[in-house]
Amino acid sequence: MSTITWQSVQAEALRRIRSREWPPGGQIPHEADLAEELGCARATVNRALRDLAEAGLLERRRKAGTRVPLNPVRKATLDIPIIRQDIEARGLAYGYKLLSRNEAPAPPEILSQLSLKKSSQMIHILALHLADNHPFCLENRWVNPVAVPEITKTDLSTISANEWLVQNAAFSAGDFAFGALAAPAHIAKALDCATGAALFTVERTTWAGSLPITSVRLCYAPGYRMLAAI
Amino acid sequence: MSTITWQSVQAEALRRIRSREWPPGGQIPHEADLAEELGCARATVNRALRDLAEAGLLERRRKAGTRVPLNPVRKATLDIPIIRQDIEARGLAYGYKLLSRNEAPAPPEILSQLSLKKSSQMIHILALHLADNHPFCLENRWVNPVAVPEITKTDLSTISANEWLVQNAAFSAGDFAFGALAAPAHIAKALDCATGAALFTVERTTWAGSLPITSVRLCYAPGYRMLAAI
DNA sequence: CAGTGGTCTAGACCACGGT
DNA sequence: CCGTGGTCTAGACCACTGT
Repeated sequence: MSTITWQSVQAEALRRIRSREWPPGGQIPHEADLAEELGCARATVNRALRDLAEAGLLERRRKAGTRVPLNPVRKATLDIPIIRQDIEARGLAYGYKLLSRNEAPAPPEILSQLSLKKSSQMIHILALHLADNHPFCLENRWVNPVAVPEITKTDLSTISANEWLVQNAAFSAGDFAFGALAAPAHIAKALDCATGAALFTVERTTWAGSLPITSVRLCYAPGYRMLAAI
Repeated sequence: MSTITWQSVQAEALRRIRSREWPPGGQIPHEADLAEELGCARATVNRALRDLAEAGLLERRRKAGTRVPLNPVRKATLDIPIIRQDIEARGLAYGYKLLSRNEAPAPPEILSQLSLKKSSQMIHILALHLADNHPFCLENRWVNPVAVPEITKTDLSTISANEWLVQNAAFSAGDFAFGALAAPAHIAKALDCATGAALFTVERTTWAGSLPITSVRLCYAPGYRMLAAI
C-alpha cells in the first residue's frame, strides 16, 4: 500500500503554485481541507507547507491562513566549511602560515561589531591559508579571550584559529557580510597578487549566546567563488 | 500544565553539545532514550534533532545513530529578495533603466551553465538598477524563451526582468556563485565608478524542474555588502 | 538481520491574531 | 470571540545501512 508522503504533498503544492492554480497573492485551502482532499493526515500537510514557508514560497499566519506571496523572498543556503576543508574539497593540498599573533586593545570597529563597550585586550591573529602552496585566503581575526580563555595557551602556528575555534567554541549564532575589496598593498603582498586586485571578502562575527567570541575578515585570492544553492 | 516543546529539547541538546557533555565525534543517545529521559514523545525529539542536523550541528544516519561532527559544516541562510526590495529596504528610492534587449544565440559559457547543448536564440537583457538615482547594480541576463514564452511579449522597460521572472516563473531550484570582479571599462561606465574598481558579483542560474529558465550576472556598485546569518 | 532514524496517523490542546 | 496554524502524543510501520 502506498501512503502519501510529505514530499509528495510538497511537490503537489509546488505544482499548484507554479501552475498558478494557487495564484500569487491568493489564499490557499486550509490544512484540514488539503489533508482531506489529498487523503492524508493534517500533520503531513503541515510538514509539507511549513517547509515551503521556510523557503519563502508561502506565507503562513494563524487565523489569516496561508497565501502565495507576490514577491517571494527565496532563501538560499550556503555551507560554511573550515578553510582547510574548503581547500581539500577542491583537491588541493592545504597549507597554513601564522603571520602574527599578539594581544592588543581592539580597534573601535571591532568592538562595535562585537557589541563590546570598553576596550579590553583581545587576541589579534593574522594568518595565511595556502592551496598547493599558493596563497588562498588571508585571515584577520580578533578573538575575545573572555569567551575562550583556552586560546591563550594554544599554539596557533600548527592549527589555524579558524579550525581551533570550530572545534573548541561551538557557537550559537553568527552573522556574515560578503563583499569585494580592492587589495591594499599589504594584503596584495600577502596574497601574492597585484595591488588593487578585486578580492572577495567575508566578514563574520560569532556568538555563544550573548557572549561575543570572534570577529574575522577573510580576504580570498583573486578568482575565488563561493557557491550556494536553493 | 507545561509540556516539553521541541524548542526546549533543541536548546537542551545545544547545551549538551556546547558543554561537551556530548563530545565532538561522539555518539548521542537514541531518540527513544532521549524521549524517555526528557519526558516527551519521540516525535518531539525527532523534530528537535532533525533541525540541528539540517544546521550541520549533528550527523544522523539510520542504524549508525546520531553523532556530533568533529568539523561541523554550518549552514548560513541568505535572503534573495528582488533588487527593488533590496534597495527599498535600505530606505532608498528605486530606479530602473533597461539598457538593451535583444535576441541572440547564447554564448558557450551561458549554454553550459544552463546545461543546453544546441545554441538557440535566447533573450539577452542588460539593465541597470538605481538607488536614489545612483547606479546600484548592473544586471546581465540570458533568458530561455522556451521556459517562459510570455517574456517575449513583455515590456521590460517598465518592470525589470528580475522582478517579472520572480512573479511569473516560480522556480524550483537555483545555484549561486559569489565573487569579486575588477570592473572592466564598459561596466565601470555603466556603474559610474572607476575602471578596475572591486565589484561584488552574483551569478545565478535557475530552473523549473529540469528546464533551465535564466542565467544572470549581477555586478554591484563598489561598497555593496550582502548579509547572511546562521 | 536487526537497530536506528524517518515518517504517517488520529486526535487533542494551545497560541496567535483577525474581526 | 473563534478560526487557523503550531505542536504534542502514542503507536505503528517503513527504509536504510552497519554488522
